[in-house]
Amino acid sequence: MADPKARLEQMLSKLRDHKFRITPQRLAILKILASSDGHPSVDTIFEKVKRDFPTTSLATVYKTIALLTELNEVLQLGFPEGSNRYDGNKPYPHPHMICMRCKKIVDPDLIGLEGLTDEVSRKTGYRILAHRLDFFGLCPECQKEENPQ
Amino acid sequence: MADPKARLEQMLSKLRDHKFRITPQRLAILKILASSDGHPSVDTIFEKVKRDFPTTSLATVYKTIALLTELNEVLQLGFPEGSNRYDGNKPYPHPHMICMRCKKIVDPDLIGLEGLTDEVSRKTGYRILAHRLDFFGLCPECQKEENPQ
DNA sequence: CTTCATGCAAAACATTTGCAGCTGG
DNA sequence: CCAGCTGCAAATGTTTTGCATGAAG
Repeated sequence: MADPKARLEQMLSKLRDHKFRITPQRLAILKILASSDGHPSVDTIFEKVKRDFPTTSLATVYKTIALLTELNEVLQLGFPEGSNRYDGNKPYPHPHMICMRCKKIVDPDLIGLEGLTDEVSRKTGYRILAHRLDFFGLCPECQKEENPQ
Repeated sequence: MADPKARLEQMLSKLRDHKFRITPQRLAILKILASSDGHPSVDTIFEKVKRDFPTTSLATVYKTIALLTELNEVLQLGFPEGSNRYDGNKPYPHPHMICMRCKKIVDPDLIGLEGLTDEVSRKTGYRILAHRLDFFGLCPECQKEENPQ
């Protein structure tokens, strides 16, 4: 994970640059996004914010995340079976490894992805602006659980 | 697109093998999925089914698609901003090119994706069972529209 | 002060479910 | 026949929205 303090400062600057207000609720949400590793869901964020700032409403969490996504400071990961997850550390496209059993999401370092983007652009004539790459499988821990003996 | 008749027969066999009934509604839905190129949404499918079989309900469309997804005869593509899209022709993971302007989805032929899967598996220790790769951008037609002069 | 953000409750969606009645095999 | 399917309507779960109140700058 990148340095959480630096990420937080980055996000705050972006808000200030665009003349958005820094409210205590927003600050609490930014802190969580800047320092969370696990691609949290809105609910996870909501629960954590309430510890810092108990009166925060779900709607505010949604609004803040939408704002940050708009400003390219948060990456939104949607899934068909349930709620979105958010990445406040690397707000740009990158691959994910998703464990189908424990739902853990980690970021692998992958070379060779850029080559793919070039290839697809060349072959289809599309101008590529973003991508999404997810691998679904079983993490090492869950592989042991699946085959105990 | 693969031969729609062959795809339809394949889907029907799968249903028969698992002792599911072939109802007129299911048949109509299967036909649409087997012969559609454009990764239709449930609503698109629903509208088309109603032309063949006007009394069909949305719930039945959903149930049938869920069944086919379960049987690995349809690939479900979820998106954060709106409804899912479905691919009845290639019911296995493959990359998509999605035009952000006209929403068209095409399937590029891509070499070098398998290498990526091996790489990520080796580096993370995950056992990879599926993946999802989408490229977002502008198709050649929409690039012209965006920059008219 | 003024404008923007918050918090609540209601609305908006896509999707799922419960169930009575229908029908494919 | 009768287990499984359909169609309806109601429920679900997530996200968005309208609006009165409150607070940041």
